[in-house]
Amino acid sequence: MLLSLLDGHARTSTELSIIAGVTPSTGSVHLRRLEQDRLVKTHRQGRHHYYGLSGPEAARALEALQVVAGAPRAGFTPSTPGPLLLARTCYDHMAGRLGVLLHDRFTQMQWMAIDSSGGGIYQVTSGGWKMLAALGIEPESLAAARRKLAYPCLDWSERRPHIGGALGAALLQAFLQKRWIARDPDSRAVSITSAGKRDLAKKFSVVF
Amino acid sequence: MLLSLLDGHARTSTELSIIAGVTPSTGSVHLRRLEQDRLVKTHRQGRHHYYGLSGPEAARALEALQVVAGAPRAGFTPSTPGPLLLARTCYDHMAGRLGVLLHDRFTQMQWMAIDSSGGGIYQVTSGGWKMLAALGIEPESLAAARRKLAYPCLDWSERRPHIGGALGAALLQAFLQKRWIARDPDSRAVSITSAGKRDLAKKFSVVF
DNA sequence: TTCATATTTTGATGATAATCGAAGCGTGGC
DNA sequence: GCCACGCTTCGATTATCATCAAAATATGAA
Repeated sequence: MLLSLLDGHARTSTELSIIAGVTPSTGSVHLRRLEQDRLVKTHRQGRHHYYGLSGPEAARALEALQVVAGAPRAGFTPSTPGPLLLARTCYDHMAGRLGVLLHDRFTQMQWMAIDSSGGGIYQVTSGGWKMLAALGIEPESLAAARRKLAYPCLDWSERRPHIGGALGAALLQAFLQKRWIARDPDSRAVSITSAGKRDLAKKFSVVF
Repeated sequence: MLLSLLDGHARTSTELSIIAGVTPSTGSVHLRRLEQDRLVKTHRQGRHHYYGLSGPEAARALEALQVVAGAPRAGFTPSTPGPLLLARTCYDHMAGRLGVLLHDRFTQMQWMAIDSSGGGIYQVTSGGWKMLAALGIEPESLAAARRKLAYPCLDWSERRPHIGGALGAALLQAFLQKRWIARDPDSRAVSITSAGKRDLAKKFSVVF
């Protein structure tokens, strides 16, 4: 249930029960417990009860657990890259190979830099804002969000950080809106469109 | 058991059983399971079996879980700072208020900077090496270790990163050797000596 | 109002896991 | 060679947990 919620979509109690392979009554018990322990938040809309991760801390703990859970035996190289490894969502931003490459490009081009006051957060540079404006992302919209602007979020498959926070979320939305990427309706996987391949290579030197 | 191992010290099976409040036979079963799932590593020395965390991934997952587990209810400010909050060890490096302030100072003074190739690791600058040399830490000794040089490690009490990796471990050793800090034998807590208070203020502008 | 749908609660059952004492197995000391 | 010690394995007991069907609750639709 929790892993399925990592994509940022809230789901109803019955949906999550089906995903977990249990009856709704069983699922309901589990979700109540998860809510008590502040791992999920519920949002009631009519007769539907939507469950979503409580916040980035929960998402981070899950990803950290996946790192230890999925660690291959020593000296064993990983399997063939599936669509999930190429690009997927993590909570509300991009992860996988695409997410990590974007993170690298952003730091390499000095579009963002680690905040000198500590806290492990990134600040966007003036050059970065210029580039973001070209994508239709304005400083105001990011500053309005009551959350960290950007921070490195550890990627469980790449084992390297991708961009989390308000910036990461805005980039995901922008990419979706430009139809560079498309969500898989049934999973966290994200596919890169042909337009996406073309423009990502041009703007970010990211080739797929 | 796992939390007690976060200080980086390996412990014997019976020690861990006592900590957990169970008989050695019960503890042994748990430790075997933890070993199977690659959360702990064992090191056999004669008739003593020492158990320690398997690596930084396990430590990171534990700290991430503590963040969600210990998250106070919304709008509630934390309790009085105990010795653990002031300074403690995390795996094999310093954490708590001291660890976080050091991290801030290192980035602020540009003694280390985020590696532009990505990976969320820090590189030590030439100015940083000069400062480290004054502490008796040489580049060779850090490069020899087969581990990441330095990376931001999330602190569960401060919720901000401190310095992990080979650099973090070397700093802890150097501070201990200079008797700036002293280990509490029974916990992860670390106390700051009067000499430490004086020299830390002088060298790092860190006042306690 | 009445019915259908989504969800939770309750209560009973069965599966699973934790626990401990006793016994077995290495290792070090004498 | 013998014993003491630390640790693990085994077997049996007990507690706990997950699970589901049925009933209850709540919402929306007809």
